[in-house]
Amino acid sequence: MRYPFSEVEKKWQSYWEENKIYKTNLSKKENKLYCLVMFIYPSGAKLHCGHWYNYGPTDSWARYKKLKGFNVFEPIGYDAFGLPAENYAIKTGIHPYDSTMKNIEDIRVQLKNMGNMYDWDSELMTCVPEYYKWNQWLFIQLYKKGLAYRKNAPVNWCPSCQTVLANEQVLADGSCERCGTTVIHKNLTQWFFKITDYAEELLSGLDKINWPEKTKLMQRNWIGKSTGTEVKFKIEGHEEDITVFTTRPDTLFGVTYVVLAPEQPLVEKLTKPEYKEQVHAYLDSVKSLSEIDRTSTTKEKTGVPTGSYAINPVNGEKIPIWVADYVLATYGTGCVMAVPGHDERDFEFASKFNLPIRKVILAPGTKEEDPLNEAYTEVGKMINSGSFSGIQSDKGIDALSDFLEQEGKGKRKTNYRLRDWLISRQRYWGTPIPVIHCEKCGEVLVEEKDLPVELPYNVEFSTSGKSPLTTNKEFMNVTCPKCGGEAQRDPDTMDTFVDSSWYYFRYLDPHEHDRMFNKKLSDSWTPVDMYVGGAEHATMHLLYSRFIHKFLRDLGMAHSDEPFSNLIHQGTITNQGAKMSKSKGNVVNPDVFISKYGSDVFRLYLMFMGPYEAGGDWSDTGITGVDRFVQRSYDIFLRFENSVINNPAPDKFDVRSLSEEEKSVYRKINQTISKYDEEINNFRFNTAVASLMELINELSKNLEACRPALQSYVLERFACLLAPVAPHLGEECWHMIGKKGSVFEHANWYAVDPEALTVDRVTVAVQVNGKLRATIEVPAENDQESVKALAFSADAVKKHIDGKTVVKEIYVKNKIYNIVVK
RNA sequence: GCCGAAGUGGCGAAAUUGGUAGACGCGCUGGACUCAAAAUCCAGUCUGGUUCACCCCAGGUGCCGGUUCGAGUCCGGCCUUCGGUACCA
Repeated sequence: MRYPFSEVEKKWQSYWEENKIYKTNLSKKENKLYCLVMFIYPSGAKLHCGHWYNYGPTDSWARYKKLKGFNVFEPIGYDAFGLPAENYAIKTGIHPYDSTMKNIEDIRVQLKNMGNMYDWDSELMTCVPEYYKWNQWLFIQLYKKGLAYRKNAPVNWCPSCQTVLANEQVLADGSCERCGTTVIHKNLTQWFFKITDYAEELLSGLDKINWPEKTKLMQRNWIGKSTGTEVKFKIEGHEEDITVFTTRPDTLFGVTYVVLAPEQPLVEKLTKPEYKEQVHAYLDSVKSLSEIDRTSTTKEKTGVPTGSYAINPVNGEKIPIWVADYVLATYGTGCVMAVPGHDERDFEFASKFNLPIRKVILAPGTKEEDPLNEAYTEVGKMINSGSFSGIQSDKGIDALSDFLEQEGKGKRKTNYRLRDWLISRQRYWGTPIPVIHCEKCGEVLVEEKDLPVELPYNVEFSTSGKSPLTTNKEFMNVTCPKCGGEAQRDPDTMDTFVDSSWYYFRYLDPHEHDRMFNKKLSDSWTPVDMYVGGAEHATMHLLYSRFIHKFLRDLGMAHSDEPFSNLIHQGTITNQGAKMSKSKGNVVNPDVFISKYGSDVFRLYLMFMGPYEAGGDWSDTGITGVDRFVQRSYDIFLRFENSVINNPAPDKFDVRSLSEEEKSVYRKINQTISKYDEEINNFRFNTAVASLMELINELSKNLEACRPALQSYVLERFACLLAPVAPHLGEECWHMIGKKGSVFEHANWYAVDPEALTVDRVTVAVQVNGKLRATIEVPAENDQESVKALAFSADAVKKHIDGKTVVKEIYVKNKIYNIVVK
């Protein structure tokens, strides 16, 4: 009989929902396990295979933990604000609120068909005032602590569309994706969160969490701590100094020019009148270049002199000041001292513009008069460096730093590559910023009692250069909370990463009215025990949420230092080599597979495809394999359900009393539990499913020859192994053998009988010079001498050692016997 | 460019501390069952050579080199593909 997946899945889904099987008792914190997937971004109308790949296997892991006795909390929600809904509105005229709500409804239906054990009472979405009110509250707290501030920052500006573009909307050649016009950078006053205040702790905290090493490494590099020295260069004919940051003060005597980033405010002041035209033309030419292009080491260096000169603080030398786009305004001071002899980029630049290249570090084994054909960036003996000549350059770093500090010409400094978090968006579909601008009082916070600042429904999307919110006068025009005079709301909205940086707290009680979240619950349920989501979030979402978590801790609202104790990245499911996304039009809709094979088969297939953290290119060949597995499993239960119902299983069997077939089955079921346990626990679903396939192969062959009590022993265990990876089938099989209720209602995990796993004979590979020549069977208890005798007596081995001298023998117990001959 | 990964049969992959490369599955080939088909079951399936066949021999984990008794695994140098690069999330 065909396994009636459709009926079975519907039946159990209703049973789960009616009996609230997955409602987590949050007041009970013993054995708590908070299992979280990155919430859903409902920009497409439907979930695609990539979503399933994230949610299905993670749910199987959570179910496995539930069977093992954990009190599991597995919530789901929607990260509902963001750019795509707004672009969709511009294109179609459908309001973002309407399209988003419709999408969420459709997605909810799909999620219910997946049959995951979500606690639906905790469902949340970010685009409703009851949620985003707390983004505004958070903003206010950050502001009060001096961690929210405004400054100028560039945006992508399309001069033709008169609008701000996201990086994604700028094509590779720097043109606007809508009209093809070259996009330029334009400065706007924007809000920032001061994440850099937490840079040091964001770095050191990484040592305390169990995250993939690669993710921690990416965050370390992103934060980019470097210790060095700030050095002041006087400017000829100016009061002001140029301050540069360098990690190599030992090369100061080799500085032959100074470079300013094009955006550095000093550029305007230092450019001599006769150089203005050239410099302005240069600044215009770099306006449209991306940072990636500018810092590319393969791109030819460009730059212009300002006509001004700086004075090298260590030798008083007069050196030219240039402007070049390979220096970024966002790192350090936006000014660098150029040492062409010992920095690759400076070498290239100096070579091109005929600036002097001076050797001040001598590479070991070279002479002072040898020409420098490329920058030497390693340690060596300092030369041409005044009184510092002769010392090793790594010692020279400290020596020069000390000297500069004593002379008041420099100061040791720790720099971070990490930049403050720009949260302003000149868009509609996001959280309004709770600030009012008053001509008299300046920027004034909205009072907490007046929150939320509700996002108005009626705005115009296609406007010229202004945030859409400015088109709603009723929203914009307010009275100043301080002076009562006429004032205006801030027209921008917040980056959606603000929403996602604290949602895991909110799940615990998403309808809480008076607080951001319930502290009592969060103290017992956070940090999140297992967080599963894409590696593409390594440096942004996963860093922002760590920052906000630490900030909330400092407010006394959270008791832990880190939000996510354990982290796993599922791989990306690509289609035709590209990440699935609606904009690329390459999404694979899972619904067709669900209606053809059922949710369990689809989930099993995703798990079986390959290593969870690798992902892969989508292909449905092979789904029939797991479909067959499900059918064969069902068949086994159909065949033996009656003998199981009438024959209760003992806790264990005496191995010696079993027949050969029984022994084989008994061993296999115990081996499978042991292997499966280890694999699922570590998110290795593919090999866990493979172990079940091996089990079903064994059972098809030998279960019939087993006594009913052993059949019973095997099948109740098998049903529990099926339940996490194929929950509907697991429930059904559990029922077929006479069990009551849901298998997930109680801890249901069986201990392994260690007796069943012991073997008395093992196979040892015999190698000659590392090449396999024979295999021999030996007792598991053996010594080298007894194995040696057998190894040397094998014909294939004799053939390869005859007439040669044995020089070495290596025995790795119960694995390899290697004979080395000459 | 920079940061982080990955590359193994016809295909998805396995091999957890360096120890028998290819578990499990797809596909394919042959067979059984059937009037026939589907479904199911059984057997075979890394490549080349030799052989009726079993065996046996040689080669083989992106490329080049190294360490080791032994390398898919460790080291150095490349190539290709993917993720991120601060306004997609």
